[in-house]
Amino acid sequence: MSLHPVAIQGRERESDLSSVFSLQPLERFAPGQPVFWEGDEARHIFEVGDGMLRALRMLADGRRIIVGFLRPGDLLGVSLRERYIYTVEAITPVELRRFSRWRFEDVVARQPHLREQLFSRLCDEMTAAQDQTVLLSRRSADEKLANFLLMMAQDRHGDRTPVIDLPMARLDIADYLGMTIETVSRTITKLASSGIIASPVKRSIIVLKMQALQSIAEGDDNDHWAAPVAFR
Amino acid sequence: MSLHPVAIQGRERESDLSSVFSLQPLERFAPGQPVFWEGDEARHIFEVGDGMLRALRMLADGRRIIVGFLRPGDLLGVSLRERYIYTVEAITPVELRRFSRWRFEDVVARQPHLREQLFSRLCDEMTAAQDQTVLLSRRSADEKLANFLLMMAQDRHGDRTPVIDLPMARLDIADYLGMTIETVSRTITKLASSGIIASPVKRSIIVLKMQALQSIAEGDDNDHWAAPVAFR
DNA sequence: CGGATTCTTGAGAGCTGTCAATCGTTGTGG
DNA sequence: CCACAACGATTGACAGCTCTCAAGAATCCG
Repeated sequence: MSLHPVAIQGRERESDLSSVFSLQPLERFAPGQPVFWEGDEARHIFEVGDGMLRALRMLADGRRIIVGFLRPGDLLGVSLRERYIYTVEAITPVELRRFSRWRFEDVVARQPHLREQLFSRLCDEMTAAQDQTVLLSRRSADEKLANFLLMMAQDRHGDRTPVIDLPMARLDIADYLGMTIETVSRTITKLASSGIIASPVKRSIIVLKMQALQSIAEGDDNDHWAAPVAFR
Repeated sequence: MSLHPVAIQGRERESDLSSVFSLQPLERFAPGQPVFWEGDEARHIFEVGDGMLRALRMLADGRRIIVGFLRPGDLLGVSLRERYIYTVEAITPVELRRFSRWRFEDVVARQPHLREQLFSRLCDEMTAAQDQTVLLSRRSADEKLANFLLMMAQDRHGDRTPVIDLPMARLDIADYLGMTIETVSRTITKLASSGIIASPVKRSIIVLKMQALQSIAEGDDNDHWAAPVAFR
């Protein structure tokens, strides 16, 4: 007579979603390499161990829309349907663990707390999708980019670091924000020459004036641009 | 020894998510009336019985972003979190059925097929959110509006009627597509004077050339605008 | 080192936003 | 029933932002 299923279920018991994947072999993907394609039969779920990936959809005429960037701890293919609804490609070298979808569903179905976690993940993904909608809607290039930088500045605990890792190309940022690479480039230059950010190293950015960046992100198109490039 | 839980669970058994709501009293909302606000504690789930509603989020500076329109059969508040992530307001007179969230979760937890349905609904909502992202991203006013009309032309079985009911105001359309009411108005006028659509009655539109509308929706900025207003 | 790729910068055009006036509908009160 | 106010929709003129096209700079990689 056990009140604690953990005691009798043995290996069935998993403390959280991540541990479901923990025994799976590590798979490596090189930059640019696809993990799966939009429209593929959704046979597997993946957990990102290391690296960064992009999720994207293509329009008929070839326009590319990036619907999200994936980081360690994120799950790929959670929105379980017959087929994947977007393509996922590695940006940096990536390490993934794979789990077959039917086994995953089986494991999750047996364990209420895993169901809850999965449900919660799906809600997160929903919220993220909606946040991107809000980000794209009626906002200037300045606002979009500021919001993007703030988003990338968040580590996985939600804390904000001033040092931002930007492994993706300008084209990825552009296709995520719904603008052109030229405008992305110009906007970054503008932020840098205003002293709000600095980019000492390629593919990395440091936020010098977080407050100003937040103001821009929220659409306060007032000052903040006031040049701290003084004495020149 | 029953292989058919339905036989022994009695009233616990529900054939689908809708039937969970079917015994709840009908609540009516007048146009403009809010059902709940973004940030409210998420105490209830709703099913739309009749009418149309808008789901919206507000930015700090007052800009309004409509993240979706809701029609009969849709559920409100499926993305169960502590608090509602958007405000929902009636556009037309609306009839809803309400279910308390904790009872809903209880009922759903007991019945695997309801869990599946709920999960599926959430996936749908996720997909819809992402579709809106795609809709907003790097597309012209013409494309956006054509896509919007095609979306509203879909009935609940996914079939396409040429007669489109548009109970929402221009401002709602504009805030959904990320444009201004002026541009929405101009674009509709342009479509009408090209003979692609007609608007015999206020708040209703008829698609005269579905093929042309689809071409515009996909970004074929070629012809299609060629005036069939011939003989003038 | 040289070619390829990515990023930056510039000039000009086009689309959409802004501001403003007019039109049409709805609803209210005399 | 009509006049008028209030509101939403349409249309116009103009400006500004972002896109397009193009060239040059920087970086990557063999």
